[in-house]
Amino acid sequence: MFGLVDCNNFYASCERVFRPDIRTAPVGVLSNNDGCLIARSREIKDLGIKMGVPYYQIKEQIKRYNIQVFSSNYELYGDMSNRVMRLLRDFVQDIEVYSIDEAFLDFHGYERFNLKEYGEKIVHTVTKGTGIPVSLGIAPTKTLAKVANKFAKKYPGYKGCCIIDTEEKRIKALQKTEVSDVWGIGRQHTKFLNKYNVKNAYEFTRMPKSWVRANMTVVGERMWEELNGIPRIALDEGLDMPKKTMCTSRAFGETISHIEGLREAVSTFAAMCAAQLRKQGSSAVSIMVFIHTNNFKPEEPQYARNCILDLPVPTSVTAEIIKYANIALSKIYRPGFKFKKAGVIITGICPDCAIQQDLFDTNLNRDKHARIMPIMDKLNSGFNRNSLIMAAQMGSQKWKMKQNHKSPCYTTRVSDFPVVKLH
DNA sequence: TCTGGGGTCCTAGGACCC
DNA sequence: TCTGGGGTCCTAGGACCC
Repeated sequence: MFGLVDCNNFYASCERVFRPDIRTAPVGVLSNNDGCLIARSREIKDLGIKMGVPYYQIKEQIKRYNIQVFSSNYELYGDMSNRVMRLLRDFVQDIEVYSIDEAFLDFHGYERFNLKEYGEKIVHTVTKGTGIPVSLGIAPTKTLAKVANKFAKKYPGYKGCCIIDTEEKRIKALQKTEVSDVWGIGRQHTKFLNKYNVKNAYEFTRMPKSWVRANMTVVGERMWEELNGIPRIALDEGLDMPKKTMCTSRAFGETISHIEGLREAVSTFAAMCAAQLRKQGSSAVSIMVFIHTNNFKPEEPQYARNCILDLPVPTSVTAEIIKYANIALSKIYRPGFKFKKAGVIITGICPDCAIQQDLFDTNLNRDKHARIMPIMDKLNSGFNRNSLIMAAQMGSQKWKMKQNHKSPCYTTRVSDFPVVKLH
């Protein structure tokens, strides 16, 4: 059996942990730049306010219902996530951290356990130990565990833990699950399936396997089998799985027209990618830079380009990656536009141990720089993020995000923790 | 005024190998 | 006259996930 633990309204719940005063108030969290609503507490969902709506469109409701809004604080959410995962590891040996707020548990070998009881204990312990309410779904496959989790969340009667362990329960659950709610079925497949009158997950499992395979590739076939109770997706503990691509991009707080401002942003994104590369012991083989204007304003002149460069020799040296990112930027920059967003994508990555050297390499300083990097990373670790940056990253900082409602990093920055006055 | 960010997997087709 | 069979690697684009 597999378990899926999912934190309820994760970001909103994180904001509540250190704010008992808003525990029963509607709480919402905004995307970067305070753009869209990306997390909602139960109360907001009940008001019918949709996921992903632009902030400015709901300002009136925020006032009317006294909704507490926060800018996203990923440092806080990341740390709270670690706490949840750590507690889960006390209950099962094999866990797959699937996302910031989800983890799969492997109950292989727990046949003698009463999994329903054990599951309730997990839910209770994590909720109590972190302040983050969680739900658990248990079933013979990961896809079914996802289904079970939705029921655990929806119906309080399950006490946070729903288990699909009989054929009757499986069929009933699938009949009550819309096909669009199945893990792996997105908008396109939903549209396609609805065309053939496949509305719920059970109907999907009754379609011929060959038809699914022919129309939805092996991915669809895998989901079909998983829903039919045949495990096809193994637990992935994600040990030492280096990333195959990385991206750092942001929409700017203010639009930028001059290349200097873009250089500053692109250099910062490049430096962030470089640090990430070093963290996983990899180097960039090729790099892409993109810039574009605000496509939500079609009345303004639009411009969007990207440029991919192959590096002469793969590297993770910040200065070098910044250099090539800026070369790419110069190739695509055009004056006369108001740029709203830029990004750096490392499109090709290779492990440091497999770098192909260049006989005619002109950068004779790479080794020297490479020795500096660990020192820079060390200085920037822990509480000292950004204590040492490249000069190219400095300037007007016009690109910096709007974050007007950010909460303190309660658990990771001493200086952020509010002083409690005792009377 | 105002609209997020970061990933993975699969397929088809081209180029190439022996 | 006539021209095989079996592979790999790479990339762009699509679909999906949180």
